[in-house]
Formats: sequence, C-alpha cells, structure tokens
Amino acid sequence: MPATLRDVAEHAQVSMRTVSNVVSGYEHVSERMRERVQLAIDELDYRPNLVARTLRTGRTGVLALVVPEIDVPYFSELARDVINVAAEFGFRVMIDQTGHDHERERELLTGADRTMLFDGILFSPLVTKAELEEMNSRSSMPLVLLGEHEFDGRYDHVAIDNLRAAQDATRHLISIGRTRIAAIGAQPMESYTTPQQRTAGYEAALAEAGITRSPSMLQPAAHYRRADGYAAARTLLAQSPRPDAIFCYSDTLAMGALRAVFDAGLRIPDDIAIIGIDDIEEGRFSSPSLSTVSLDTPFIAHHAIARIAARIDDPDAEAEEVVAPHSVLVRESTVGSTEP
Amino acid sequence: MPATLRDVAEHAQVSMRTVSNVVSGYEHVSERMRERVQLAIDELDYRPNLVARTLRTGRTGVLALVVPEIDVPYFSELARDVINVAAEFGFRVMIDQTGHDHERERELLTGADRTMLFDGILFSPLVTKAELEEMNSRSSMPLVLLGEHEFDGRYDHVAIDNLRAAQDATRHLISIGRTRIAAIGAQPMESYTTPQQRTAGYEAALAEAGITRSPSMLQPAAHYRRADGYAAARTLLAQSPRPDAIFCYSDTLAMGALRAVFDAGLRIPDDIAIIGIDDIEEGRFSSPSLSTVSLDTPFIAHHAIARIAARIDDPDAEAEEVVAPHSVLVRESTVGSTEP
DNA sequence: TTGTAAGCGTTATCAC
DNA sequence: GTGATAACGCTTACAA
Repeated sequence: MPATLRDVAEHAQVSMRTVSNVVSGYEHVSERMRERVQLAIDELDYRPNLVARTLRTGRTGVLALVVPEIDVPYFSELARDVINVAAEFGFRVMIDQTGHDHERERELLTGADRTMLFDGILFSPLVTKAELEEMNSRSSMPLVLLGEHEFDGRYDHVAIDNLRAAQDATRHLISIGRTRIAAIGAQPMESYTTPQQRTAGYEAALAEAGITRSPSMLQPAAHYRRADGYAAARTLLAQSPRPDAIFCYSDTLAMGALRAVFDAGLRIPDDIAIIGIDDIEEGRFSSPSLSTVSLDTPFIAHHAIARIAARIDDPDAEAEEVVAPHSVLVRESTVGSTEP
Repeated sequence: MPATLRDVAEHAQVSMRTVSNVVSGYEHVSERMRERVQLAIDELDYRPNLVARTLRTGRTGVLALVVPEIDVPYFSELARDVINVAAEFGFRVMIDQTGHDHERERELLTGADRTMLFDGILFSPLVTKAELEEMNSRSSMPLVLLGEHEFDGRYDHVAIDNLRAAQDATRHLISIGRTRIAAIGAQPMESYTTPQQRTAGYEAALAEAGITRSPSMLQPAAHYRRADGYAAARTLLAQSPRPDAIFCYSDTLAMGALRAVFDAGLRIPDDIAIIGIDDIEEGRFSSPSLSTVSLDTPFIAHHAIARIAARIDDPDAEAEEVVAPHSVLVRESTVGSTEP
C-alpha cells in the first residue's frame, strides 16, 4: 500500500498542510520543518498521487498529441520532439491515433475537456474546418493546431507556410530544367487545407515559369504512406509523355515514388527527379538520398508547447499564428548521379 | 463549466447513484429510469470526469508504453499496434521516452505505481536486470516486458526467440554462400539481454557451419539508429579482407549499413549481402529492399495487452512468457540483383 | 430498484 | 508558519 500524505504527516508529527507545502515547494516553510518532513517522505518513499492532485487542481500535466498514424515517420519524429519539449515544460504526452477516423477525431475534440484527462491538445493535420467549428462551440480545451495554415484568428497555429514550401520545391525542379513536373498528394477530401495549399503552391510555381499544367500530372493520395506514393507514381509513369520530375507532398510518399521509378527501370535523377516535404531521417540515408523541404520540427514542437502552456495559464489569450521556417534541401534525388 | 453527475441527477430528478448506474451500464435499472437519465445526460452534454472516477476506483484506463526513442521505426510501428490493440481492450496509451536515460527508466519503474497515472507498464527493450530487481521490490505496478527474452518466471514477457532469430538470419547468409559474415549491434552495456542473445545466435550459426569467427567482425552500436549502422559498416568495410555479408541487429542499423556500402561503391548483394531484424515498412520500399527477420508486432501487441489486462485484474497471476513467431524474409539485399 | 453518505488523496480556505 | 477541515466528482456499501 503506497504511503499517502496523511501517512507522512503522522510519521513526521505535523499536519497534512505542512507536508503538502513541502512537497509542492511552498516558500514559507521553516528549514527545520522542511528537513523533518523530507526525512519522513524519504523514509516512507512517498510520491504524491497525481490523480488526487489533478482532481483538486484541475490540472493533469498531460497533453494529448493527436495524429492520424504514429508510425508515419513525420509524425513519429514530431512526437519525439514534442515529448522532449513537453518534458521541459513539465508536461507528459499522451498520444492518440485517429487512424483517419472522423468520429474519433470528433469525440476527442468535443469530449476531451469534460473527461479531464489532459490539459490541452496538440492536433496534427487531418482536421476539417467543420470539426473545428463544432469543437469551438462545445469545448473549452486549449488547442494548438500543427501543420494547418489557414489562419482565422480563432485557433493557435504552428505551421510552415505550406503554399510557399510547395512553391519552393517545385521551383527547384524547374531550376534544374524539368518541365513535365507531376505532383503526388492532392487529397480527395476538400476540407483539409494543407494539401490544397501545397497544390496551390505547385501550380503557382508552374504558372510563374510559364509551364502549362496538365491535370493528369496531379495525382491524389488518400493517405501519406509509402504504398500510396508507390501506386501514384506507377500511374504517372504509365502516362505518355511521362513526367521528368515528381513533387511529393510528403517524404513518405516520395520514398514510395522512388521505389516505383526504380522498379520501372528508370534512373533518378537523370530520367526523373523527385523531391518531398518533411526531411525525415529515412531520406538522408536512402539511395539515392531524397531532396526535400526541411521543416524544423524542434522549432514547431517548441512553439506549440509554449503556446499551449500560455493558453492553459490564460484561456482568453489571443489566438496566435507561428510560421515555422522551411528550406529546400538538395540531395541526390534531384541533383547528382545515381552511380557514385 | 462542465456538467457533473450531481447536475445530471438534479436535472433528471433522481439520485446520483442512479445516474452513476446508468453511466456505467449497471444492469438493474428500469427502462423508464434509464431513458429519463439518458435524456438529462444528452441535454447537459455530460461526460464523466475520468480523474474523479480514477481516484475512486484506482483504475485510470491508461497504459504506459516505455520506449527509448519513439522515432525509431520499430518502436513507432510497435506503438501503432499497441495503441490500436489497447483501444480494443478499453485502454489509452501514454508514451514515455527514456532517451536511453537510466535515471528516467528507474524513476518510471519505481515511482509509477504511486503516481497512479496508469494501470500498467509496457516496457520495451533497454531495461537492465538490476533495474528490474529494484522495480520488483519497490513497486506493485503490473509490468510486461517487450522484446526481452531471458525468462526467470518473475516478469511477464512477450518476445521473439532472439537467439533463434539471429541464428536464422545468419544461417540465411551462410546458405547463400557467404563466409566472411559480420554483425552490427552488439551493445557495450552488458546487462541488456537482447543484443547478447543475438550475438549468441550469430555465433551459434557460424559455429554450426564450421566458420571461425573473427572478433573484428563483431561491431558494436551504441544505439540502433541509421547513423550507428552507417558508422559501424564503414568500419567493417575498411577491414581487409572485408566482409561479404552483414547481419544487423535491427533494420534501422541495416538501412545505415546499406547506404555505407553504396557509398563505398560496392554492390548489394553481389559484393555484400545485408540482413536485418524487425521488418519495418521502410525496408520493403528501399532500393535494394531489405532482407530481414519479421517479428509480427500485432501478435506481440495483442499478447502484451492481454497479459497486462489479466495482471491488472489479478495481480497475483503467475508470470507468463509468450514467444512470438518470427520468420526470415528474403528480399533483394541478400538475393537477386540490384539492376532490375 | 433506488436513495444516502462515506471516502479516494490532494489542495485551499480559514483560523490561529 | 502551521493546523484543522471542506471541497474536487465520482463509486459503492449500506439502507430503505
């Protein structure tokens, strides 16, 4: 049976109040008292019951990180940084996987504040506008959106400039002389803003270079897994004329595309150049290594946690938008030869 | 202000007891009563406060999954399955990252039961015997070890037969005619059993084939990241005679090794064959695709959760060992040509 | 079948 | 600076 505050109080012959003061680091406790209590704490190997504390204070010290699939490298690398930064701020992280299940997302967004399980939610990509509206009206849970960009002043956002990132990636492909530039990652679901913005950036880059875009060059991808990129790339390669470059909306899609091009017996980047977005570790070691747009997840994690911590302290704080920097990383999949 | 049980009771003109019965699905509630209460619940949009319930029942419905680094693909893929299976069992999952920090592991193992934050712990690899001993004496938190194999009847284990898996991987390399077989992944830390068992399996396979092993062929790796595999492979390739095959203790190490061999201008598998362990998705799409030992993480996740659920219900249940099946997956990195 | 009330382990409000 | 005591929201004996 674990020791409670009362046990410590009795053991040290003081009141529970005093023990609580010592445990929570209250200032005005005499040195003698503190020592006496600390001794009892050590002797009984006491740890505060976090659940009881939560019931009393309303704070759990836990943040929820909601992602579609934790095993998609971008999300797991983001999770790594989020967990680390959260620890610095005194938070633990509970990871919720929605698995693209809208009902689950809804339940999380609308019911989370009443379950009292966490102090705030970090919500990554796949949220629709409609869900946010509902959430806003039914919950007072602090929320920070990661990766969404369309800012309307009502939710905190931390994200890169998606349109610009896509535009920069496409510009890079143009700068190395490609003209038949395909894209993989447009989403059937209209309400997700991220893919829309990336498509807009892709089209903007083509337009400014005077390249007329062909609709068949824009391949959708239901999810952002390697298999989706593989399938989409195969479809693209079957076209005639086939593309001489592919811009993928995520690195994972790009890894699938890389393999599809390889299977088709074509050379990268000679026949087809490929660029992604995310800068996952996998792309630094693949053969060829993957050109990409780097996102600075530590930056994103830091600002997201800082924002949510601020919002927990002051629920009425004004919504803020943080735009994370991005930069194009040129690697072998767009420049250089496959044969070393 | 969220509605409480008392609010619902007042609204429905019944006692809190009755509302509680309805909420928790108690059998003996009259139909009329249930409807009346449900109406009030819906009208007030009531959700039970899980923290209060926990304080009362001692159950949080949360499991901790402890891993060294969540962004190592094996762990994130394991986490995906664990979260999904846990949901089926009515548990949520909190992920804790130890970052190879022993103090953090210790604190988690010894302090977890008193914080009352979760009902049980799924502990993946990097635990030492000594830590377990301490944990055992100071905590009554249900614990299931994932990936450890040395079974002493005191802790629940779910793991593959590490020795056999390593032996099978090495045998495969021998079966394709390789004789200078190196290994990457031995750990400087003696107390971790997994790498020790893999080394034992590697050596057993060499011995049974009558191959004298050279100590320089056994490369350590502090962690199991791509960069570690890359560095270790470079060291191996600098040796003379250089190995004609490399067995990596994890797929992530293998991905790094793959790239190192590529950078050295050697061909896979012609000059050097490579095999890993884990069967991460990355290895199915890499070029060349990675031969590996498949672990069946859904199986592992399922049995781990089932075990811990059983142990939560009956703390005195006998410790059990579940050996997960494994199988060698032959892909391009050991058989076939790099040029399609 | 339903109501009443105690108590889970904290923190916070009041006195002293 | 420290001590008693009420509350946080829920579940569950025990009564009715």
